[in-house]
Amino acid sequence: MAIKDIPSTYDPRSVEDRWYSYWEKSSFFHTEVKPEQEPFCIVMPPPNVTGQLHMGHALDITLQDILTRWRRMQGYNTLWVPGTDHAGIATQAKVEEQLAREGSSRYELGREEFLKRAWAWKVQYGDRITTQLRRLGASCDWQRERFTMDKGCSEAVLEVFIKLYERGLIYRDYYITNWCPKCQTTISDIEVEHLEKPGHFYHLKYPFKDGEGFIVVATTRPETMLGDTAVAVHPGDGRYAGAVGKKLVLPLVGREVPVIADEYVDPSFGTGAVKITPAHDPNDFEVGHRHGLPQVIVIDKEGKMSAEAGPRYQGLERYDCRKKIVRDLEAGGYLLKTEDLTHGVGHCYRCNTVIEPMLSRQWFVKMKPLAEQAIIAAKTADVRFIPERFTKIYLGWMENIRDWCISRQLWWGHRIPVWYCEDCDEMVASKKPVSQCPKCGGTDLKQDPDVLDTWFSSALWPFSTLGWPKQTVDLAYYYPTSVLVTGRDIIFFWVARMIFSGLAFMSSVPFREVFIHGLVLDALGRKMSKSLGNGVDPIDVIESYGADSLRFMLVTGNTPGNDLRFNFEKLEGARNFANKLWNASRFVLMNLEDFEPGGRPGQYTLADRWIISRFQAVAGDVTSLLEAYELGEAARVLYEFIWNEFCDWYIELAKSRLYGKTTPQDRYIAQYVLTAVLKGTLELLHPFMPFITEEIWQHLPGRGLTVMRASWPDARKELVDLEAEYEMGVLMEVTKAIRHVRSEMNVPPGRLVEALLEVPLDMTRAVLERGTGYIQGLANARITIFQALKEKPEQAAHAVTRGVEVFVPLKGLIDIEKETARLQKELAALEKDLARVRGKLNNQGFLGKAPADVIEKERKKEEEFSGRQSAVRERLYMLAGGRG
RNA sequence: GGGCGGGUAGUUCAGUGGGAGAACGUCUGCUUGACACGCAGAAGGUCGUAAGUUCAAUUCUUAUCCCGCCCA
Repeated sequence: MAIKDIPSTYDPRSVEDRWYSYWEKSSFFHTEVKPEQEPFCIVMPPPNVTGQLHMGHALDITLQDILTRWRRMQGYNTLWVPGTDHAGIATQAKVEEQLAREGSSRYELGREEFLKRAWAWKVQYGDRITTQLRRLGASCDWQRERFTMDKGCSEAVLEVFIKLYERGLIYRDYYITNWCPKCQTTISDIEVEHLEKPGHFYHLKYPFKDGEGFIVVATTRPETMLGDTAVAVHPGDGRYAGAVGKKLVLPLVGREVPVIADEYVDPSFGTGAVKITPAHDPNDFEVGHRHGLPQVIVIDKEGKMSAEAGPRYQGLERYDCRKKIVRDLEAGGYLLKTEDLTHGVGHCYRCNTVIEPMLSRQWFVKMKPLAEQAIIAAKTADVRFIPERFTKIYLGWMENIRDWCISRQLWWGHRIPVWYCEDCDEMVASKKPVSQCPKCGGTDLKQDPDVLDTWFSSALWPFSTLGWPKQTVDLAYYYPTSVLVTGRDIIFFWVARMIFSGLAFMSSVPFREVFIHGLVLDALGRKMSKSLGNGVDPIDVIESYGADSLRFMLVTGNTPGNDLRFNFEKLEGARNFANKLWNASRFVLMNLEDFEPGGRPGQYTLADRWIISRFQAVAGDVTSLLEAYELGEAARVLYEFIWNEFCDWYIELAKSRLYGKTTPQDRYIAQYVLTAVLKGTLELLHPFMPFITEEIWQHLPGRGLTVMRASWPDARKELVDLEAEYEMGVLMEVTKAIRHVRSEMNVPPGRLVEALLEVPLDMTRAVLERGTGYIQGLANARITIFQALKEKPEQAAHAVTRGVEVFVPLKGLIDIEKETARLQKELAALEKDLARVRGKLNNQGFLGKAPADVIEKERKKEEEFSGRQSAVRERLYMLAGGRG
């Protein structure tokens, strides 16, 4: 592209797809085991295969891509394994919706046909999410893409199930679990969301069987009384001491139930007497177990009342039944009172339906033995959470862990590899279909109809994707992986389960570090959700602002583990930054026509030494910030360097050397430094904004195949030049001071002004004499330097900084009153600063205990402030009519 | 009820035991040969409240209020 054709506004659309396909076609994301090289490996949290990208993914992927691109440039053998998750409940629900629209259902289709449909669905939508990941710029190794239900992952699931079964860590039992009447499956405890909902607290009268009197129980779910099998009180509760052991008659039902004593009851809550429904409440289930109570199931899988509920209620939907029960109780004189009560109600995290705790036979993983090692791993920092506070959250959960219900009443997923003999009830766990009962020899065997929790297969992801259960070279080389990057919302679901699975099957944690990020909220700080309709589609954003802008926006102004708000102002800021970089590069390229990159450039100017030195600091800072996972800070450092130093000062100073009258050597040096610093900066920025950096980098001299394989710029100590930084600091301050008075005095930008600088110190004066040209160019001023001004100009604006007094004579433009007011304000500020500094320096405690360098710093401040103070005072005196 | 996070400029957020920062917004002035998605300048904050530790606290400790999240 000819230079003049570079548009002055960066257009990401014409750039991004082109580079991504170039990278992918060139296999730049792909890597192989190289034993002599140090590995860096991340496994991607697999998005739902039939889902689409949301902002949470965009953040997650961006963070991983930054780490991946950075480590790759640093020379690690870097592997980022992508993949997708079969997402049992979500995918099945979608396929069922489709069937419903066709007037069919999975039952009508049958299991086999249904699975065919589900696979077809997966094929149809499976590449949508991966296409979207590509648009974000994810530099993962697509040649190793995996799916939780592919052959290898399924093999891993079988292996793990059988092993755990053999070790006695998987069992089948009747237990109370969380049933979702909409999804028609059990879900695990952590898949239940507890939401505070307004409800009622019904006080019910349960009469004694013999004799007079009654006990009052309070409940929020009166319909469950149909399944009550006891009333419990606290053993130490004097109010009910005589009642324990007696029988009550269940209203409306007529069943006799005992009064029992159990520690579980909180005597201070409600009436201190609790109705016990073992089949429909987890706590009651435990109580029932302790007391050998019968379990009466009164609600069925549809959420309707069962036959056990009695003919009057059978078939009623649970909430309709509640209304009817309340009416009936009231009519019978059993309802004493109704209070309003806000209480936590369990909801299905997938479909938001109210969960029905229900007794059923399910498969469980025995967690205690597995959790032990997982606890030790975190306590010994074998696996380290970033930020550290998430260790506590993880440990709190692991230490109070309950057995994991892993069976799901779904068809889409890994089917439980257990066969039951129809003849003798024998149960066989096997990787292969079982056709003959090993116990009785019978041939009538049926496989368990249920599938495993989706998280059962995700728990194996870090090693199943690397080839396990085969002992592959990938596994030996890349496992344990380097870091896991994921949202804080799935620490329990996924992170914890990967850790104990890794320890159980690989004898090692699956990753050394866990980098946790927060959630992406909307502009008002609310969670993005379908029901609120406040979600922002990352693909829409990419189309109008570009992936680089989206990535940059997601990563800046955010700290590890904290939530971040999405708003378009921030996005515009990121786009403007991309455009700024684009135009700075455009400027450089426009001036390179005659540039033949060659040998050492010769003598650097002060500005050259300064920007080169600053670049070393930036390279060092960005690297150490990335090492500390402070990605937002690293991005900020680059932003400020590019905008406030490279563009605002260095490019401005370079202009005269490129356009103006200068020697060819000087022009060459300016070109050389511009390209070198720009190139290095692009390399540092590449992990954050991969597309624009590649686009520009490819136009620069000395480019290679791709910036993504360029070597990471290291901070070179020998190029740090503190003297140049100091000198530039002085020149910049004086320039700013002149600009300030110009602006205050309303001098038109085009008008050249005089500036007289009084600089008593020889050293500082030398700096200014060398840098006169810089100031003149940048402040549009003609500079004269004096050691001591014999006569200070009266009609002049005044400023003082860094031991330099600046006078800008402006005959006729000076409003003495205005100038006096301005200086007085400055004086007041200086006096305040001085008072604070002197307060410290007069404090014996400070002098005695503060470190020497701090005291020295305060002394320096005192010197600077008092110098400026007397200069301003003197100036004020003069303006008031005194002579200088 | 327990735990965690947050409360800093008008807004959104960084940051720090020793002179309060950015972006956006606001105000002033600019068609300055890269960029108006820009340039130059400016205004704006008792760093939630109260105690404590310290020579020194916005930063550390404790209490407290408000907001959010997680768990029970």
